[in-house]
Amino acid sequence: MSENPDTSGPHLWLVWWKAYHSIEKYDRQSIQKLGFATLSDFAVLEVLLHKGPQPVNSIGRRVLLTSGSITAAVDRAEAKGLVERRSSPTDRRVVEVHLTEAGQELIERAFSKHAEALEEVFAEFSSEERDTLYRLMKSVGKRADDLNRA
Amino acid sequence: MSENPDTSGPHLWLVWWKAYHSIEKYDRQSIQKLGFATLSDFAVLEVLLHKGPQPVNSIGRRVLLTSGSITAAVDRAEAKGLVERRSSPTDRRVVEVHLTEAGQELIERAFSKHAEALEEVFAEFSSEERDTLYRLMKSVGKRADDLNRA
DNA sequence: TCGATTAGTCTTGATGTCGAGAGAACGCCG
DNA sequence: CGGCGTTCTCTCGACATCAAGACTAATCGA
Repeated sequence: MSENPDTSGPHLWLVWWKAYHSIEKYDRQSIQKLGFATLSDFAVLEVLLHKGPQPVNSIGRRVLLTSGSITAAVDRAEAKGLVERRSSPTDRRVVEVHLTEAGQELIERAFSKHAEALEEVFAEFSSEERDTLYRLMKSVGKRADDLNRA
Repeated sequence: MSENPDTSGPHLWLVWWKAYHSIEKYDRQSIQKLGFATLSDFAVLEVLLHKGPQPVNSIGRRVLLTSGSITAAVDRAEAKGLVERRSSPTDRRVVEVHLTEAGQELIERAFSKHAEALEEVFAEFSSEERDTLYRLMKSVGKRADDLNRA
């Protein structure tokens, strides 16, 4: 048993990747139990809940989906009566996506349950550990963004 | 400016998710520069390089793809002459996927370049920080796996 | 004011992956 | 030795996403 694990770039990324997928699986299951077919459908509603009515592209940037995908997701949500499209009063090119009352109610309840589930994942960590993890991940994320821009 | 960031479960997961996608984008670009169409194609060859010849399902478990996806990826690699299928001598159900010499040479060179690229992402971290990040991520991953099994 | 550029949305076609199921082979147990 | 559940691969249909292009509207410069 070596005390020092392999912390090379590729291996750190592997661990990151593996844990990510484990959490994501848990995440997806939690969301499906709440009645959503796909992660994107939940994500769109959540953005609308926390950030207010948004144009299509703006939602897409936040959840890392293209406008085409958002169009489809909004179509699905609209078919269920959870959101509605309203053309912006100030810019007629943009379509603002609004939560309906039903949608608002649904996503509020779902998000709170989902938040509890996610809390479970990190439940064993002290607040120091949370802070450290947060700081390190944030830093790596920024670094990767910089590299992507370069 | 608060000194303590929001380290709730949902927010930690959000940071994890965002940084993951930043790295993944960088990862994908690096791999595409090396001439691979998709991440899966690279991943399959990499598994074969580091773990030796493998049956289809075994590859799939390692890279988190279903057997159907691996079949397709192996088809692509086989068409390029990078791998070949050999039926197992001991179990006639299984098809062992082997690297060809061309494939071996290609993935060795590609992996080493790719490893350098990934090293860049974590280049700013001290070895203590690497260890910490490694330990925390590993722990969360295990926790999520446990929750998935439960 | 007019023309060109930019921004925003939607449509369409392609693609990689998944999920379920079929078919073959294995191995255990009675 | 014979049956039965299991394991393995592949096929096929469905699907969410993406990428590129079309179309409309706004903006900015001349």
